[in-house]
Amino acid sequence: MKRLSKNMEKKKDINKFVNKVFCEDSLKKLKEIPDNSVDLIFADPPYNLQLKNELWRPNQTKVDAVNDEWDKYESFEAYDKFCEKWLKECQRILKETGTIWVIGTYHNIFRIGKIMQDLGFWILNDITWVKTNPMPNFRGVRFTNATETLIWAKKNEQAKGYTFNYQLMKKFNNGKQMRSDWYIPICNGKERIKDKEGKKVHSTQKPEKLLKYVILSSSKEGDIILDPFAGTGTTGAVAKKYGRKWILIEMDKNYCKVIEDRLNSIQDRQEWLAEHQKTI
Amino acid sequence: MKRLSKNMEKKKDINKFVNKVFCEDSLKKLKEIPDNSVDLIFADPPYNLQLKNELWRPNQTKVDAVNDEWDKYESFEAYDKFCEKWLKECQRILKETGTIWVIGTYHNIFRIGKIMQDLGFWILNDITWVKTNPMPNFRGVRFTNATETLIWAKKNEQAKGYTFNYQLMKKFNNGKQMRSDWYIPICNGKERIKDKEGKKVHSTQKPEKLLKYVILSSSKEGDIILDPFAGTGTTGAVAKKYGRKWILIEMDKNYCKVIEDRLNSIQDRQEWLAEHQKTI
DNA sequence: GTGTAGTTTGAATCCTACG
DNA sequence: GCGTAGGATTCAAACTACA
Repeated sequence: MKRLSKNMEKKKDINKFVNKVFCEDSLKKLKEIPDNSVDLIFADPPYNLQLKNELWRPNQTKVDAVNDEWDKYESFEAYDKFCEKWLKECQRILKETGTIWVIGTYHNIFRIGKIMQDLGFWILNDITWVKTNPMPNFRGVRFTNATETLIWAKKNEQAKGYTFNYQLMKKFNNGKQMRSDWYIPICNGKERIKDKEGKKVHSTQKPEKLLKYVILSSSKEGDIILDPFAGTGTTGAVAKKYGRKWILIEMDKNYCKVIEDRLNSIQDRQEWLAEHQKTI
Repeated sequence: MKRLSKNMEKKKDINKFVNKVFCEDSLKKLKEIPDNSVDLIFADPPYNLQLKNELWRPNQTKVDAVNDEWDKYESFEAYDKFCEKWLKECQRILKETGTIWVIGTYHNIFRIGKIMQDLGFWILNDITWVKTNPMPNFRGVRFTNATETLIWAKKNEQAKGYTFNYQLMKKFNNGKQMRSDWYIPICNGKERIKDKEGKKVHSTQKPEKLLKYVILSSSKEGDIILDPFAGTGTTGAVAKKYGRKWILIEMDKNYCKVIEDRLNSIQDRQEWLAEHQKTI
């Protein structure tokens, strides 16, 4: 029997991961994914300081005083290392024609952008998600924090052939070129996933419209989209709705259960199209 | 004769710098300024754009790109070192009650933000300057680059008593809490300073409205405002108009001449108030 | 002076395929 | 690797010219 070609092996390999949710450590799982195999990555990395004990501290020692300067620097350093690792894996698995999106706030986005540039990612845009309904600053000591930042980048400076659906985005913007400021409400109402007690499941669930813009602007139907910090699975949900394939990684078991239910409730794009055609 | 108190000495010292334009190397001059002596810093450092090719508009005309010597750095590393140095000095000379603003685009702002955090600056907000009339993306390969980012930070996490004129900013925003997204046109028209041939003097002159928001939100009348990369002196001009003191540093002699003329043409706040009262 | 049409320009990491 | 030809590509605001 003939040996499979390298290309076939790789193709087979990535297909093992496609349209699945992996309830595992993000970095560990990313390392299993073959080189140059995914078309789009959307990453909403954690920056909660509570995680620094378990996840980011390299020497496993206890971090005590939050106010301690040394500890703060050390925790920045640990966070940087963590981000460098997962971003490096993302760069490795990204196709030459692929692009990556990373979202964050001023707490972490500057560090992430700097690391991405240092790794050789080539920034295409920084997008400002302008929240139409942000939480006000109750004490009146700062400006209302009304934005989050997304960095859109290609694999490296030389990489050619990335997808940008210019005309489609133009349509979304009343026939005018889409700008880097996006006006989108925070996720609320029916879209916001709640548990039995009516409490929100995830503290920072991203609105589907945000992912719609991300996915429709920078991927084609059939493309493989990876989310290493899937949360409640908005990336997967929007990918499925628009006929993209998905690979979701999420460490938290509760979130993973939510993702499975959410994805199951979404009709496959092909079925939807078929049904839609019938009703015409 | 009695020796002047330390406080008096310092006060005398900083007064040597006040309401002056220094045509010198920024870092060198910053080092001469005493510790804890300025109330507000606005910095518009070189962006390190790294433009490589010419850009042509669809109508076959060439874009007049930023091609100034002062924007060229050999590497990210060289740029980082430069920024670390001037930011460190800024932190030293800032009062405990003072704050700093730094503006940039995705080319440099992530590196700057990361360095600021590492130095111990405490970020209060990231402000998005949304340009109402940005240059479009001519090739249709990216989103219109419609924003710049400002980082607003205090000296360190523990620093207390910074100025934030909440009620005034609220007035500017139709009675609602001012948000972190500011809608301001690019500097153009009469405000844009041109030379005898009608060519723009500075490639990146900032609009006065931007500085108005910065200065009125985070300083009091009589405060000392420093700009280490003064350019055409917008910071000084707005400071003078609103009764603040200024310290401007700008290496380029041509720019310095422009600044002197510009500041001389602006009436002193006290005179303006007196005259205004007379005419009532 | 007024209104309208045409021109200019702005911190930009701005293409792709084929020989 | 490089050079070249082909082909797709722009928004808002200020300014100028002219009726």
